[in-house]
Amino acid sequence: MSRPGYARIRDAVLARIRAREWPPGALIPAEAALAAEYGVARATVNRALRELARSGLLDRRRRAGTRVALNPVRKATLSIPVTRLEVESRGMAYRHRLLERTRRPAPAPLLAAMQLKRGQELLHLKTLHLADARPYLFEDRWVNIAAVPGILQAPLERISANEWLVQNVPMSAGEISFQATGAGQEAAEALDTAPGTALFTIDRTTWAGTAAVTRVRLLYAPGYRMETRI
Amino acid sequence: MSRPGYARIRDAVLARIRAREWPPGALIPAEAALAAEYGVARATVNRALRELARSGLLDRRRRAGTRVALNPVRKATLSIPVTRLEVESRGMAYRHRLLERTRRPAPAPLLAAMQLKRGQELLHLKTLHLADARPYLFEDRWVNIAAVPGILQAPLERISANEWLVQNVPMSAGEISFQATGAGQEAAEALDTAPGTALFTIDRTTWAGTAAVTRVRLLYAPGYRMETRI
DNA sequence: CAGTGGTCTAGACCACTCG
DNA sequence: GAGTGGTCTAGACCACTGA
Repeated sequence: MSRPGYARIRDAVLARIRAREWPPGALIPAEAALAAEYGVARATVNRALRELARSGLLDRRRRAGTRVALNPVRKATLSIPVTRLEVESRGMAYRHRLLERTRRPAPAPLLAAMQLKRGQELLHLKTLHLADARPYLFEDRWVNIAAVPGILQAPLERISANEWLVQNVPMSAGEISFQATGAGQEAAEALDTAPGTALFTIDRTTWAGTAAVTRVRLLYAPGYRMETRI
Repeated sequence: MSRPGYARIRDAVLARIRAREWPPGALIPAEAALAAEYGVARATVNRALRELARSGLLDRRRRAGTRVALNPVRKATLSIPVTRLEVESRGMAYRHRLLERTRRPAPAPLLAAMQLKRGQELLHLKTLHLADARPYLFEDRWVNIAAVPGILQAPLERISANEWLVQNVPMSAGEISFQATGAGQEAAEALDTAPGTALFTIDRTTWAGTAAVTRVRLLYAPGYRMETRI
């Protein structure tokens, strides 16, 4: 029932901002003043304000103090789980089918995108993920063999490349983008839909140092929604 | 140049996980042990591990200790700025056009979705956002007048409802979902594209207490990408 | 019940930057 | 120069939970 003290301070400050006691752009009291007011240590106030600043509601600068953000940027945190767990958490049975597994030199368009040397070998994988035996996600992936040689021994019929990489190259940095695309011929067939159907699409490139580990395009079956709370 | 101590500890732990000194599922040393090893206070280690846990790489439980996550969940943080600033930050000129502004009782489908009483009045707004005079985003929004009566006086031709609400109802809680939809007749016309074109779509409901403040559907022009780093 | 993480405190020094 | 937030410390108590 009882919440931590920093949460109490955080919510109290949030309430005062919502009540416009401190309107957008206003300077709020210094940490020391708030600590005295609420009868807590300055570190507790610091943690509360740090969380509000991270969520975009406050702008903090040394010496300049803490201001209510003029244009609060909403930050949504998306959890991107392994596809198998995502499917299973929706109460459906997961399977996947490895449609293609080819070892080949990097094609020209990927050289720049993945910062590869000419002729560097990649593993090209096409995987269909199924939920309750129905198409859920079509995955087109390139893996840099030099960066993760272990991928060649991975039993990709049993564990998807998605899952294998997450477990073997954890928390690497990368870029991710979301968009809507019309289904091409191949994706339409794999996902059992008509060409041109709107598909939710994720492109992701994952890096280890200066060369990319993997680049993948995920095409979700029609009706897929990615949800979160803000 | 010099990074904070907690960042040093955090990166050191991350490196040891990547090096598989602590493989997925392994128990890592207790905070006190790491504090002694690195010669810092326990609070510093706590902050480092807390950040890694929040990013999904560690599972922490009292008494049970800290384990390397078996299935690290990638968390992507999306910044969702006000549309005007998003457009301007891409170096384009922003304008918006209010296409419709109607005050009417809540239609049936919204009663449940927004937790409204029968007959409650909403403001229905349709807005086209333009970047360099080209369609950028078509917005279909419902605003709960009872929750934000000020919206009736807002100069929505000058400041978009999007921006007005962010500045006047900051940091409210809400749900947000992303999907791909095919353009309907109205959206296709507004966005100057063909019906059926794949559109990146955001649905958002924002709450203040038990009743919704606003519910909006955003349809982005073809080619829109939402990007972030993970 | 004992060991872990969760939180808090009082105090300190430092980095930054506004006036 | 001075006031702010950023960080760190040493110590403490507590809540939770596995053995």
